Amino acid sequence: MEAASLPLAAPRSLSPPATAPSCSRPKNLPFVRAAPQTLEARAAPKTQRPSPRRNAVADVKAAADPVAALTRLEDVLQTQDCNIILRHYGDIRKWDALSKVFRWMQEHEMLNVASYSSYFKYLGLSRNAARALQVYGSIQDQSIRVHVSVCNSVLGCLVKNGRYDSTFKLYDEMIRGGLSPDLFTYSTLLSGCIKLKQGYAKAMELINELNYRGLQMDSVIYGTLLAICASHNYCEEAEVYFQKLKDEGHNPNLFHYSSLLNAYSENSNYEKAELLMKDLRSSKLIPNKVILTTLLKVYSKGGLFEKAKELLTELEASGFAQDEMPYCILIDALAKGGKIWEATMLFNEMKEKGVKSDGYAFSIMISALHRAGYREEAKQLAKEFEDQNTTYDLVILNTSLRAYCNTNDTESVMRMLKKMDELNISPDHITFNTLIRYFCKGKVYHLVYKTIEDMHTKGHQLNEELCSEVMLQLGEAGFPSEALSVYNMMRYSKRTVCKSLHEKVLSILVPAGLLKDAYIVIKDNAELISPRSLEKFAIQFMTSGNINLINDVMKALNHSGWRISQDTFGRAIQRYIQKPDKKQLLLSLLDWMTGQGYSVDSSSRNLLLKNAQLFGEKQLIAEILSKQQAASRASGQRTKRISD
DNA sequence: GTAGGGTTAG
Repeated sequence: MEAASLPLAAPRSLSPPATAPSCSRPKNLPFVRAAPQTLEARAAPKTQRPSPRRNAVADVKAAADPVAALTRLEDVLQTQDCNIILRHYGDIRKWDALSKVFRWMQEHEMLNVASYSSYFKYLGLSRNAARALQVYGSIQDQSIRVHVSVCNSVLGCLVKNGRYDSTFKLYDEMIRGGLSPDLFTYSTLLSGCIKLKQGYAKAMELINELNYRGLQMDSVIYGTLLAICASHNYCEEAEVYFQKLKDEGHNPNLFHYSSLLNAYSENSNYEKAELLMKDLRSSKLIPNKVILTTLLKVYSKGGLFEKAKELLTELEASGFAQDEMPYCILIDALAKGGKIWEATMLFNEMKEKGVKSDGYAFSIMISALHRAGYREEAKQLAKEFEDQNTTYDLVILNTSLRAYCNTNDTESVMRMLKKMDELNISPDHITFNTLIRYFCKGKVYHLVYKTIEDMHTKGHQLNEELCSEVMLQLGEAGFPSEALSVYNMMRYSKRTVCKSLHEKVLSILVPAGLLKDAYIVIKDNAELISPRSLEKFAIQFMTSGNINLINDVMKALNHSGWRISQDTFGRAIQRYIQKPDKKQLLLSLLDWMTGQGYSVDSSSRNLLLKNAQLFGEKQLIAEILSKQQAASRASGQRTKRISD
C-alpha cells in the first residue's frame, strides 16, 4: 500500500515546474487555463495544487460538450478522474451528460467498481431503473457483477423506484452468483419492505439471514425495521425493537421516535404516544415538525379532536403549520368521524390563513363531501381548485374526475382527461374504474368496453365486482361478444375470479347462441357450474350447436360430475337422425353412453329403431341398444340400493 | 470521493 501512494506523490511535487512553462507560452493547451490557479495555489497553500489531471477534470466539468472534452483529454484522464466527472454530473442532476459520460467511459474501457456504483446511484435518483438493469446485465466480469458495492447500488436503484419484485429476484441471483452481502445490502433490501404487502415477513427473513451471516444490527437497520413495523401495523414488535435498540447501547434519534409514534397512531394508542413523548423530551431531543405532526395524527385518528385542535394551535405557534399537512390530518379525521361540518370549517380556516394547498386538502375535502353525499359541493370545490391551480397530480385528478362524473358534468370530465394527457400523468386503476362506472351509467357501451380493454392492456387488475356488472349489462344491451371479452380479460388477468362469474357469462352466451364459446367456458370450469345452467346449455347446444361437437360436449358435461339428462340425450339423437351422414358420431355416442352407464329413454330408443334403416345399421344399433339397456338395468339396481 | 435507512396528508 505504501508503494501505491508514491506514484501519486511524485507528479504532485513535480507539477509546478511542469505547468510553469505553459505560463510563458499560452497556447491552446488544456493546461493553460490552470496557470492563474497555480499562482493562487502558491499564495494560499491550503488549496489543492493543480495537476494536469485535475485541470482536465475541471475542463470537462466546465465544457459545454463533455464528450468532446473527454475525447480531447483522453490521454491525461484516468478512470478515477472520469468517476469524479461522472459524480459531478450526477450531483448537479444533469442526467443526459451523466449518461453520455458513462457511455464514453464504457467505450474507452475506463470503468471500475466505483463507476458502476455511482452510476447506478444516480440512475436511481433519475428514476431510470430500466437503464440500471440494462447496464448491470451487460457487465461481463463476474467479480464486478457480485461486488458488494455494485450490487448495493443497483439494488438501491430498484428499491428507490418501487421495483420490489425485481429487487428481490435480482438479489437472489446475486447471492447465487457469489455476493457476500453486508449491512448496506440489508438496509437497502429492508427499505424495500416498507411498502411491500408481506413486508414484515420478508423483513424477518432478511433479519434471520443477516444474523446467520454474523452481522450485527446497527441503528440504521433498527430505524428501517421500525418503519416497517409502523407501515404494517406491528405495534408491539415496534416497541420491542425500540427497546432492543436502546439495550444495545444506541441512542434513538427523532426518526426512531417518529416511526414508533406512527405505529401508535395506527392503533390510536394515545396513552403510549404520550409516554413516548415524555421519553423523547427526557432524552434531550427536541420534537420537530414531523414528530408533532405525527402526534397530531395519533390524536386525530383516535378521535381526540380537542387535543388535536390544541396541538394544531401549538404547531401554528411554532411555525410548523405553514404547509397543509397538519390541517389535512385533522380535516380527514373529522370528516371520517362524521364531523363534515367541522371539517369544512377547518378547511376554510386554513384557506383564510393563506396556507397553500398543493391539492391534498382539496382532495380530502372533495372526497369527504362526495362520501357524505354533497355531490354538488364536491364539484364546486373541484372547480375552485381548477381555478386556483395549474399543478395536478394523479390523486387530485382522480378525485376531481369522480366529482365531475357523479354530477354528470361531461365537459369537465373531458377537461380532466385532457389535462391528464397533457401533463403526461398515467391513469391508474382508480381512474379507469371511475370512467367505467361513468360510461356505464350513461350506457355508452363502446366506451365502457374500450376503457376496460385499455385498463387490461395497461396491466391493471380489473375490478371484479364492477366488471361482472358491466359484463351483464353488455349482455343485456345486446353485446354478448364484448361481454365474453370482458369475461376473458378478467379470467386471464391472473387472479382467481369468483366462481359465479362463469355462470353469469353462460347466462349471456347461451341465449345469444354463442354456443361454442359457452362450451369452452364449461370445459374449463365444469365443476363450478350449477346443474341448472349445465342443463340449459346442454339442451340449447344439442338443439342448435355444431353437430360435430356434440360428443365432445357430452364428455365435458359428464366430466363436470353432472348426470346428463335424458332430455339432452333425446335431443342429440334427434339431431343425429336428421343427419344420417353423422352415423359414426351417433354410434360412438351410444357406445360411450354404455361405458358411462347411461342409456337412452324409451322414446329415443323407438325413434332410433324406427330410423335405423336410414343409417343402414339396423342390426348394429339394435345390438348397442340392448347392450346399453342391460348395463343400465344392472347399474340402476345398484343405484337404487344406494339411495334406499 | 463506490454503495445504506427511517417520520407526516389525499
